[in-house]
Amino acid sequence: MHESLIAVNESTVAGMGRLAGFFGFNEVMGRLYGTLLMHPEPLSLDDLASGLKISKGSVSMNMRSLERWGMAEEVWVRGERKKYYTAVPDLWQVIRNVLNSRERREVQLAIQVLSESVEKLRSAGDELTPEERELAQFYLERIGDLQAFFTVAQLALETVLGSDGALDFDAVTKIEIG
Amino acid sequence: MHESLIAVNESTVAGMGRLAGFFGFNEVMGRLYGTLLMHPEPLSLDDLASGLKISKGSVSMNMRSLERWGMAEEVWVRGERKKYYTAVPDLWQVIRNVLNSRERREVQLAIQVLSESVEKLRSAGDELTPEERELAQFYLERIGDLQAFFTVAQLALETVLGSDGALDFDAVTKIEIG
DNA sequence: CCCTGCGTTCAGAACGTTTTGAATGTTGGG
DNA sequence: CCCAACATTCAAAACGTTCTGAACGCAGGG
Repeated sequence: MHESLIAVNESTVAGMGRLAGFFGFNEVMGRLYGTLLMHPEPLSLDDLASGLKISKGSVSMNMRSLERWGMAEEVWVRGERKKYYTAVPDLWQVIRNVLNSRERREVQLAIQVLSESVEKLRSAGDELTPEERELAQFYLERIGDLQAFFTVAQLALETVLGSDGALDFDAVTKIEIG
Repeated sequence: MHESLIAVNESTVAGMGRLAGFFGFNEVMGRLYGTLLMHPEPLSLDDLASGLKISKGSVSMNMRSLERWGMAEEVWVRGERKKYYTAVPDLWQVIRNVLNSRERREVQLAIQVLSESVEKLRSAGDELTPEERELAQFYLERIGDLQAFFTVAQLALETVLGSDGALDFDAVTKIEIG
């Protein structure tokens, strides 16, 4: 095989590994994805293991993760008993999956916890000494800032997630920070 | 101290730890930031170490990270030899710092590598066998997708970074994915 | 049935990261 | 100068995560 093809393949596979790491996934997952992405035909677990020089066990576990995240799909090859996989090539779709099922919850949880904090501080008002009341006031200001932050983050997330197919950035840019 | 104040403080400190982890930082960094954020007066290294029950060494190193990232600032307290720190409370500013000096480079590098790949494949054209040429074509398609992806990511990043003070989401939403 | 080829699981090893605490600066007061 | 009070550094230990490879399970063919 021509060296340019090899070089391009390798840098893409490595790059997908980095990207996976950035999103908090195992880098091997990214390399598997990259390998599939840069291969016109589906690949078997053994192909992947030997191609990336990693153990069969690791390939098996990481491919199941890739499947669960909608980043790879099983493909049936007639007359073959092996499992074959292809990459889902639409990176935006993949990232929307991830944002939707992971970051979304995180942001919602944060917003909920902050609201509960505000509620706690409000309802504790009577029982507080003057110094404590002052601190509570300070807490409320800081928490207000955090609420503003997470609310914008949530709005941005929903906007990206709401766009199906092509991302409509007109919607994103309408968000304003109070 | 009233339990509500303690509970709110703890959940905020823990939450900032999570957030730090999400952005690929040490969670202790986030907890230090949260502790400072929820304290009206500056705190010394010893205060932080005893408050979070971690070693002085860890506090020292993590506080320097926080300083480098513009998340905390040293404060001079008259008549004191200790170092005192406060949190920079504008989370958007902090995150803009991070995006600007970290993610920005990553995206630019990715885009550069992809361009180089395209160049390699183009200039190798003559030397390729028919099969290799077909594979090169396939590579070019996939790389085109990746380029589109990273270009949108770059545009989105620049938009967020371009906003100073309040994030202008009108700009963000003008981005379109081809 | 048993055998073979394949996928999955999991305990232990390998690895990278973070924490600790003792040693080592550094600074200012006396 | 020397001492005390602090900050910093760094090697070793602790810890969490990932990888491996052997054991196991399962299915289809002979």
